[in-house]
Amino acid sequence: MFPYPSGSGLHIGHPKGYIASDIYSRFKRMQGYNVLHPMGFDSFGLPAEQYAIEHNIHPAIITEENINNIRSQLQFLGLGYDWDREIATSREDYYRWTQWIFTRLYNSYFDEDHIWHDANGREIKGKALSITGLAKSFADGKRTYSDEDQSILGEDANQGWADLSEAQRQAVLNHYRLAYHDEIVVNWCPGLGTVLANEEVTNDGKSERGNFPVYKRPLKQWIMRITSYADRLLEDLDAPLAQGDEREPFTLDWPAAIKLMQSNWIGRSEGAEVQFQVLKPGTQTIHSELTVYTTRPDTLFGATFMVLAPQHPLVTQGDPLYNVPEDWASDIDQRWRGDETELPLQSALAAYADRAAQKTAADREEREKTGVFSGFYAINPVNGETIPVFVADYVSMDYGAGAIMAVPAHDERDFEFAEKFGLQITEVVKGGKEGETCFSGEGTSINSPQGDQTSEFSINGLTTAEAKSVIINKLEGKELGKRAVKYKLRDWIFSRQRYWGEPFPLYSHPDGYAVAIDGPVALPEMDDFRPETSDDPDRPVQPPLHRAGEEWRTVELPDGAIGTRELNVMPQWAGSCWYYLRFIDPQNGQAFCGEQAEQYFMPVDLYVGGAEHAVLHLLYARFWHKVLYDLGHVSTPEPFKKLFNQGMITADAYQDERGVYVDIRAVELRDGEGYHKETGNRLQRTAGKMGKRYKNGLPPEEVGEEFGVDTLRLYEMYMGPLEASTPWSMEGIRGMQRFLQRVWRNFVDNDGAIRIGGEPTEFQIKRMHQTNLRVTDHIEHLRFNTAIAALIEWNNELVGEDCIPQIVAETFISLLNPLAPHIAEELWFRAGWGEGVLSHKAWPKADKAMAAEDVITLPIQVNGKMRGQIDVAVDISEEELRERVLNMENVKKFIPEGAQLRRFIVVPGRIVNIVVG
RNA sequence: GCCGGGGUGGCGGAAUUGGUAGACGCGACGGACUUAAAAUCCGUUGGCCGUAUCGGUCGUGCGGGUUCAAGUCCCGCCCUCGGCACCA
Repeated sequence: MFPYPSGSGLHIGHPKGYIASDIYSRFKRMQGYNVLHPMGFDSFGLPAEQYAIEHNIHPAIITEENINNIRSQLQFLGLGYDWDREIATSREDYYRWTQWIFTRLYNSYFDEDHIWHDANGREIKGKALSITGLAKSFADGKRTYSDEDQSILGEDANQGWADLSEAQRQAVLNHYRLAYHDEIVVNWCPGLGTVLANEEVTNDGKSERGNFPVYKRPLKQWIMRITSYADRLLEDLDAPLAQGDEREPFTLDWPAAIKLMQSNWIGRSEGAEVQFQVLKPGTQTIHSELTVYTTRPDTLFGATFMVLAPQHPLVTQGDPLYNVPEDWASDIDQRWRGDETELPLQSALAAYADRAAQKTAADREEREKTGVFSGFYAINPVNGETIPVFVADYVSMDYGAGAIMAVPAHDERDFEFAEKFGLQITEVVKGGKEGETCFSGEGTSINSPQGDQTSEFSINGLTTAEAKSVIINKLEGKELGKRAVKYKLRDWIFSRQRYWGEPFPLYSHPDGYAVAIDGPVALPEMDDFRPETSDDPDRPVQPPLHRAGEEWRTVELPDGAIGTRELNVMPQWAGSCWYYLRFIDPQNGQAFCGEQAEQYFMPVDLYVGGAEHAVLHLLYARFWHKVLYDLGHVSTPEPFKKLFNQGMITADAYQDERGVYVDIRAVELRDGEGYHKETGNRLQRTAGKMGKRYKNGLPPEEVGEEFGVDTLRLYEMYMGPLEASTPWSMEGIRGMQRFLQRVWRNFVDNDGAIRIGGEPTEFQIKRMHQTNLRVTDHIEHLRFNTAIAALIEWNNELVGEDCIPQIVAETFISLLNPLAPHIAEELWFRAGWGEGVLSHKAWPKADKAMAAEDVITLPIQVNGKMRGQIDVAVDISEEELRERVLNMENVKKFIPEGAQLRRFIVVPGRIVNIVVG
């Protein structure tokens, strides 16, 4: 997953996933695969723009600066990307294709009745088809207007397609398009001057960025009809996925937890829609019909009241359906008046709806049931009983029908409400534990009418599953209800009122409909790119692009009318929905991606990134990919074959007595407690994310320069399982540095030459034991040596001899399963290099006994740094050793002209330690 | 509340998926070298007990169970991290 180019650059927590994919891609390359391992930048969007505003530099400039900075950080880390393929979502040659894909979506609709088969013979329900085809079938009379079409057309619904105005036709088509225009209630943040997605709003109703208040407000927005794909997005998480006739089908190899999160997010549920008749107050005549959705139609006999959402049209003043009696009936239970006991019915409902709208997420968390009687009664369709209709905010307008049938005996929420408002509780399912007041599980149906009272809906004795099915069939037979499937997934609001994003390739016709154009729309250069922010939630919305100048904003349309440009821009997600495709063919000026190249590389074999994108990015990208697949632009139904979520690197943060975060570099550790290096004060420690605002992240360069980049890379891989979050430790990294120094001494001789291949020397075997390689026998050693030789040979060819330590380090990761089993599994076993080469249990320790004639190798340290090694007989005299060592090229090199030899120490059998100065 | 992942030494974490628990690293302690320190190298390092270079015993959040054998499987709790959250 590519990063967004933040102004503060990368810290040591960021590269974990990049290092992992780098190692893996190098390894696959060594095995002869043609590996595409690219990198780019998600450079449009709010973070980059806010940074630009704060630093008062134009985003077009600051974004490229930040990209340069991060690119050099990545290069410093020795990450082997193909930089010729670098992309950035904010560059015109990239986002013109984002716009192009948008236009595909705009010009398509989802035909849910279209049944087709993929190359694997799997039946798929629903497909994106061309909107012109839809218009044609209206024109040809092959398709008639749906109920919704008719309500859009109103009085003209009896007119043929040809007799409709263009605006009317477009209004009908808009309501089919995968990218459509509609007025909906959004999270409006005047402080940022933009609409925000739900997940960009915090629990207490503030914006995640900047902490400004967020208001609900109806706005006309571009919306993606992702809900059309709900079923396919769900199914394909586990289905065998065809990729043409010639290649094997694949299934998604994703963490189960992520699949589950996606599945929960889509939130499919099966049940029934049931119609209840609502009575005219004070009479027995039918006033209107109320549809509810339930997953438990088997509990209909226990439905003793109904609940409407506070925004339900039946109780919303000004709505055509509004129909609330003016005042309370005299015999009403006082509890039913809710908290507005003094107000007449209509005002009480309005007051309740107002208060419900003001509630924050924190208020809702209290879950105290509140509500007001609506004045209406309804008739339960299965037993004809008259039941009261309430308004309560535990029912929300945006799910199902915004109304429910309440079954207090078998639903916890309904039960609480019934208790508080004194409503009847009728048990209709048996199976709960003794004494359980509200059983919501499955069991056996009871208490359907019997004997003289018996009803055709009676389901006594049936299991829940049987009862559901029987009731639904009967309801369908009498046209009182029907089987229905609902999703929690909402359509995706796609407009942002900002400057730094992809402009829409759309114009608005003066007659009030949108016109799409093929061809790029460049983001206009504007000195003043700031959004119009305010404290006033009701101020008219003016995206910055309205200041872009007449020339940009208007154009003559094909019919001669003057169109005005769409002034919103796309959200940050847009660019990241398809970037993996552009990596395949980044310089293509004719298409978003060449067809052959696409077929060669897709699907993405391994996609490494953080779990924070578990739902949104991955769901949006899958959605776009499926549309492109339906339209024949890509060859696979899913973009990412294997997904891996690397864990975070966490770090302790320290706060002083004022609660201000103290830079990690100014913290001194003593006995596990943090103290300020300068003031000496003890600091408050909290564990958590590494980040700029906690001042506990270090730039990779700082660590890399001190310990070596190999050490940094290897340490990050060594910290724990790649998928786990583990804390950074400045002490821990030392161990890895020592380990690499031992490795280095083992393979690089006195004069910097590499000693590999052939028979291992006794020294090497010994050294391997010491470096904890602990290779058990000769054969294994040879295999190891061959691997090293191949690695170095390959490495020299590609990047020159300078990178040897890095490649050695990587080899070690793949070899040392006891050190990094997670990596070993990926790199070693999967590579087919053989299994069980290194046993991970109880290797013999190095043999310490040595004969007098044994040759040993002594490492040589000059002023604390390892500078080479020397092979000597165990019984060499100190004098002779001293002479030989001081005459070594590698040692002389590090003794400055005229420097005095301060110390020459030999630790017998271990090391030569020289101090000069 | 619901769903999912976890609880193993002073710390990060291993344990071939039911087969010698504590690999590897950090830290700590002891030793070599040094006037000294740093660095390096060597050794020890779960608790308790003993007749102490060896032996016993207890030990993987808590309580039960299955098994020749349980960190691993089953049942019931507790804690913690992540996701969703009145979704009918």
